[in-house]
Parts: sequence; C-alpha cells; structure tokens
Amino acid sequence: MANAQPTKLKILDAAEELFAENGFSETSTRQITKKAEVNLASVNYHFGSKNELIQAVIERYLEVLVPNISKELTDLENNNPNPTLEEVFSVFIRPILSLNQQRKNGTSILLQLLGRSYTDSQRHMRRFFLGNYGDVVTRFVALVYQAQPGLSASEIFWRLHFTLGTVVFTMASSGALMDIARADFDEDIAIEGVVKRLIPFIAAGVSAPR
Amino acid sequence: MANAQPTKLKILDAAEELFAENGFSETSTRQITKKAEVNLASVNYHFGSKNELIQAVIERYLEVLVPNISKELTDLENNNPNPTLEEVFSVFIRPILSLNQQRKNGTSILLQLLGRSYTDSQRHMRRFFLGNYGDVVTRFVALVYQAQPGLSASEIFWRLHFTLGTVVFTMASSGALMDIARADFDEDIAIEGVVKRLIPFIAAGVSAPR
DNA sequence: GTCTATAATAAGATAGAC
DNA sequence: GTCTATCTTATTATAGAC
Repeated sequence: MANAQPTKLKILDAAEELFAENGFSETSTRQITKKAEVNLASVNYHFGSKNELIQAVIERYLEVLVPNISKELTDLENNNPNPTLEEVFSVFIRPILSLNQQRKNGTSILLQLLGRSYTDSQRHMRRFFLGNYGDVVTRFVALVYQAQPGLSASEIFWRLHFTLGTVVFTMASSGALMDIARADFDEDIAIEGVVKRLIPFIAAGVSAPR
Repeated sequence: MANAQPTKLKILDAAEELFAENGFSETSTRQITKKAEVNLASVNYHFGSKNELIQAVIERYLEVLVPNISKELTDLENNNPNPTLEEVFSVFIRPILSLNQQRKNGTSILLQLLGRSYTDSQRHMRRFFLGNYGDVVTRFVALVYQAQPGLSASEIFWRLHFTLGTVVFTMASSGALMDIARADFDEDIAIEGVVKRLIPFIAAGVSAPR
C-alpha cells in the first residue's frame, strides 16, 4: 500500500517544509494538515498545539545534529592539539551538510528553520538552544579561541554571531540566490556550492585583523 | 498643545517600531493604532490596507536613504579613481548610520525592516527594491569590482549577499547581542560600536582569497 | 478626518461520535 | 487514532453617523 507512514511523521514532514518556506505564523495548521493529507484535528491530537509542533519540528533536527557535532568536537579535542580555524568550523559544517543525505533539502531546511526561529520566536528559541545545547557552544568557542588566540572572548562572541547571521540569512534566501545565479551567471549550484563559497568568506571574517 | 502630530505620522512611527520588533504578520493594526493612540479605522483610511502601510513604512526610509547613497556614489565615482574597499562600503555605511540622527534608533529599525521584508514578504520587496533602486545597486557593484578586480561578477554577487545577511541578521538581534555583551563582557556599546566591529569582518570576507 | 459598530473571514482549538 | 462539526477568538476591512 502507498500510505503506510504514520500520521505524526506526515505532519512533521509537511510542517517543516511549510515553516521553512513561509515562516511559522504564516503557516496555518489547515495548510499543514492539507499538505500532509491528514485530518485537521490530528495536529492538536498528536502535538497538543501549533507551538509544540514548531518545537517538535526543530527538535527532530537538533536531536540528530547535536550528538554528531559533539562527537566531532571530541575527536578534535582529543586528536588535534593545534587545529586550524577551518578544521574547527568543519566540526559544524560536516554534520550540517550530512543532513542533506538524511532528508531531502535537510541542510537548507534546518538552517532556514534556525533563522526563522531566531527572528520569529526569538527569546524562546535562544533560551531553549543555549539551555539544551550550551555545552557544545562552549566547547566550540574554546576551539575557536585556540585557533585564533589573538582574539578576545568578546571579539569571538561578536564574530561568531556575525557568522551565524551570514549563514542563516544566506540559507533563508538560498532558493532565490540560486535562481539568480542560474539566470545571471549561468551557474547551476546546489547547497554544497553555496557552502563552499561561504567558507572562505567566513574564515576571513573571523580571522580578520582589527 | 501636546499632540499636534498628524495621525498619518503617528501611525508610521508606531508601526515601524512594532514591525521591526515583532515582524509584519505578528503585528496587528489594532496594536498599531493603540500604540499610536489613534482610531482603529485610521490605518485603512490613510493607507488603504495593512500591506500598503508596510510599504509606506519602508519607503519612508528608502526615500531619504537612497538619494544620500546615490550622492555618495557620485562623489566617489567622480573624485576617486581608485577607491579602496573600505571607501566603497562607506558609501552605504555613512548614510545608514546618519539615519540614527534623523530618527531614534533609525539605523537598527531600517536594517531590521529590511531583514524582515527579505524573509517575510520576500518576492514583493526584492522586486520593489531592484525595480526602484536598481541603479544604485549596479553602481555600487561596479565600485566593488573596481576595488577588488580579482573577483568575478558571480563572486561579488555571492559575497555581497553574504554581507547583507551578516548586517541584517546582526541588526535584527542587535538588542539581544548588546545585552549579552553588557552582561558577559561588561561592554556597553551602541549601534555604532556594532557597526565598527562589523566592518573588519565584512571587509575581510569580501576580499578573501578563494 | 474621526469615530462606533459591525461585517467577513480565518485562525487555533476541542467535544464527542465512530 | 480519526473524523465532523463547532466554539472561540482575533484579524482585516468597511459602512455610515458625526
């Protein structure tokens, strides 16, 4: 039979696409259940509320992503006493790119969701993220400092936020950007191509002189 | 008397703050008219619809900003045959920072609005912007190319979008970032301080080797 | 131009049969 | 777990008196 997927999963799949494309408040539960081909009431039955559905969509990604990042951090901490900035960033980049193999457009969907949750529902997400995954952030910052000992903690703080902005915003408009690149420069690049262009930009920015 | 400001202006002032802080669709006309202390019906009377109000809020900024940028571009084009990257960027930075003198928090409000309009109402704004102010963009890109002749048109395209993302996202969360900086690093910096930190990051990114 | 009252619509959520 | 029907609330927008 064609439709063996459980309702809960169908909702999550439909919701993440609509959220990433149109934003949280621009997406109604009616749109979600229609796209998922399930009953209107099932969102509230399975998730309690639209807000909890939003949380669930994001957590499904972080549950996979953060342990992977943590493992990469451990590897680097144990096996590389003097990592370069690029090696440190790869700790994030590899797991994020590998989302693309686990789910169609996984990389860009997660980054768009992150961007949306930072601007749309700001406070909740920031606290949730730092609360649940603060350890990973701390260890990452420590490695950046090791790779760029010239920078003060405050400067690393600012520059990592600049980096986050660069990545998140780029991913949020990556569809449009790839379209323009195709039309204007005859370049047909995928998300990996965008990341490849992002890395030198970010690396130079983080290690810039003051 | 205390309240001589015309209704239309009171609406624009209230709307821009709420839009920047909470987003377009998260802000209702009721919130706007309440904050502006005007009648509920006046938004539709003066602007026709909420959508046209959004346009008006953004246009009020661009009408001031773009001529200033254009003038700076002309100056640079005529008087400086070999501008540095930093001189080229200043063409934008100076007019954007000067918004802060014209209106309280003008700089961060405009940049937050820009960010919101890029993600929230995507297509409309992008077309509107390129349609009405495309000339300024073209001339700016030409100057960037002149300052960095090693970069291809496609690379400039990508890196300027990365830059836009960095700036817009930073400004969208600048309030929270300044709070954290104050709490964690005992730094009390204003928007100009944020911009001062942004510039080396961006300049290094744009001029990075491939 | 401003106001009240109200229309028209769409949203999130739930009760209760199956 | 699923479905229909419905409730409640909030929204944008407008009609019509002043």
